Amino acid sequence: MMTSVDTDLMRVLADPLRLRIVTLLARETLCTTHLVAETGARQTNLSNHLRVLREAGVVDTEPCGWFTYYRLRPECLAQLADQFAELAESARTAADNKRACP
Amino acid sequence: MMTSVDTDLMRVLADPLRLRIVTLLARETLCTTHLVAETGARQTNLSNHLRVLREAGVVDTEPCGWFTYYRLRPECLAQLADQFAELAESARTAADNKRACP
DNA sequence: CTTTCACATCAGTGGCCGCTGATGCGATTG
DNA sequence: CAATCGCATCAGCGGCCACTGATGTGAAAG
Repeated sequence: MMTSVDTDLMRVLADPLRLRIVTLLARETLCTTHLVAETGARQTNLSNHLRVLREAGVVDTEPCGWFTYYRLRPECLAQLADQFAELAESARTAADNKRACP
Repeated sequence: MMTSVDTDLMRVLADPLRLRIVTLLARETLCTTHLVAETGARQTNLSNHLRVLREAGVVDTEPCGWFTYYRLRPECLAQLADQFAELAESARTAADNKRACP
């Protein structure tokens, strides 16, 4: 079956800062303060990006006193990985499958 | 090892029309005329997107008389799939790995 | 209640990028 | 040669989006 890749999810992950956030969260669960320190970006900027990631289902939030922890959702990335793997596998057999010139 | 995902490649693939092209090329090798017919986009538009895909190493070109065939490069997508799979796997162990509140 | 903190939301702005029409280039045909 | 075809390139324009500062919200502490 050919489940094409989700464009919206790709657009979400195609941003440098968002991908940076995702990479950081892949190592450990962090709160915004940590991300500000790690990336050097402004708090407002990060908050906006985290909102995008949250709405796209890439991250989950967990309030903890004053802080809010952000946790990465592995299923989301795993699904994307599977779709690209499937696409790559399909491409291997498509190489010799030329459609005739019109 | 943690090889982070290539942002530039992501940006290239995050465009709806380009992803459409990639999906089509994953099934069979096509030339621009075919892609114009399949997508309904203008030739100029497609040519621009194909240029981006070519420069990003996503596709290869093969001249054939008047036509130019576009072939998908599986390694490119496979590498992306691996990186996301690695990220997802790392995220699974990172869920319980909270950094302390500052 | 007031203060202080982390974080979210909002409107404004600047820059990037996708789309377009016009045009150029190389290959093929007669 | 000239005509025709597929495709690439270019400048211009318009819309989207990332970033910002100001401000709002809710929780914890005194």
